[in-house]
Amino acid sequence: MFCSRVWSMSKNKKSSLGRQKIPIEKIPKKSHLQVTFSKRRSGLFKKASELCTLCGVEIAIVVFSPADKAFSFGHPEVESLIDRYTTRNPPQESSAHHLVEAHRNANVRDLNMQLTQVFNHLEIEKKRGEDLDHVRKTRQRQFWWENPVDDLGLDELLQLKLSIEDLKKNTEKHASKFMLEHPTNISSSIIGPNSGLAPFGPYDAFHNKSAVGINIAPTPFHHSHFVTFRTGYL
Amino acid sequence: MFCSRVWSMSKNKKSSLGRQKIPIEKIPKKSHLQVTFSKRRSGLFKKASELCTLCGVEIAIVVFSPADKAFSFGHPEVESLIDRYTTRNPPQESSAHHLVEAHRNANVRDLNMQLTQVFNHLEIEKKRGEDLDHVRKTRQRQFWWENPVDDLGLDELLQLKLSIEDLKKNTEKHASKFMLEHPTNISSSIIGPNSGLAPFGPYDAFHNKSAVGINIAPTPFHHSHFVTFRTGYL
DNA sequence: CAGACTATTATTAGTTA
DNA sequence: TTAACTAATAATAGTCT
Repeated sequence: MFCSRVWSMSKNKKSSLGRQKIPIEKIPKKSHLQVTFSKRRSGLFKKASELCTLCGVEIAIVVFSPADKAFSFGHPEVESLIDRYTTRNPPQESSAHHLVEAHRNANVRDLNMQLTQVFNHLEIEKKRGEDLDHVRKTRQRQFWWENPVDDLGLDELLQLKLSIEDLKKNTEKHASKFMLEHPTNISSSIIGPNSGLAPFGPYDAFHNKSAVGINIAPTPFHHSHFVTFRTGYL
Repeated sequence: MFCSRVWSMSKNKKSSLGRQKIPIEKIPKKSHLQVTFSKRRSGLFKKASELCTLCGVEIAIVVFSPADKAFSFGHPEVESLIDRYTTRNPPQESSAHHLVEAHRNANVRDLNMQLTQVFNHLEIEKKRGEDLDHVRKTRQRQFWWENPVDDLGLDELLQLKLSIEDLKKNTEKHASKFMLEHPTNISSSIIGPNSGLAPFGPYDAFHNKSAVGINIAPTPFHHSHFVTFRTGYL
């Protein structure tokens, strides 16, 4: 110790100037700043821990480094202390926290709006569904004669017969009128006998429960056809 | 200054022993502890502020005194720093805050669940509506002959006429068969002439575009009736 | 209580390794 | 990077106002 000091002295070169006073302002040199940050940060935490032990108090410290990295000291725990602090100081919401809150609330508002809209849409669709259903049911009630003829009662069959007869008459009348108004060769060729119209195909409406009407298969339409008779209430 | 020092010296009584080393352990004497707490607390905050200035970092300190009073240091603000810290360390939620969070999240979850359920319900209703709509449209396409007779073309009218004739025949056949199988006085009274059945009422199907069918008003049913004729594609 | 003082200890800037 | 060293500065225990 003595020797080294003598050696140091003999070289006329102090090994260190020792601690120099520095102004309390931002350190410009990055590497230097980094060192100072490390040293003083640990010093700060040491002071804090000493204070904790000496006075039996609870301390939480959070430091965000220049590189935005978080260092924390906490006795007993940073979280619980922060909790205690924030619950005691609830009104002071600021900046970031406020933004987060606003964002979250916005999300909740969004969800609520979506929910409302979807609910409305649902109501509309439901209404529509009910309407269509109602129409369908009404038709079923109103147009009972749409069911297979087998299902019709005597009264209904009678009614049907009369309707058919009347309709036949009027259809013929209408057809004649139409012919008179549109006298073309095409029409005559179709209307005339053996005009290519096949007779009605086989049908099974009277004995086939599943059929809705009378199945006929006329050739001119290149399709099989249904004919159903309906009588409904006004 | 000189005088005081001399005076002090002259009294042969050092005014102070100067700083004494103390063990880092809880200070037993309360008044003493209180003083140390104040001094060291301010010292800690001073160190923190120096660190802030020197290194351009952000620091938050919260201290709970032995009397559970909160002292805080923050640059720039305690709240925002705490926010930054907690949002970056989300998993460690505790006590009151945790409960609040849980409650809020539960609400959001609830909303989401409701939304999902309502969406599903909507889909179902929509599907149902579309199905019913489709049925309706299909009927319209398939049973074009449900339209007013005026709208039918010549081919269609011809088809209709044939269908009617055929149906009439078969209806009569069926009615006879039914009568033979169910020979009751009621039947005969209804079937016979002047059985109370009024003739078909006036109808306007051939000239009334808005009418869907042929409007007849037979008395036995105490209702007006529709009869429509349909021929559809299979 | 809070400040001032002082003697001492603690911290740390600058350096070296 | 981190650590050790040194000398200077900073903090503070005990004391007094």
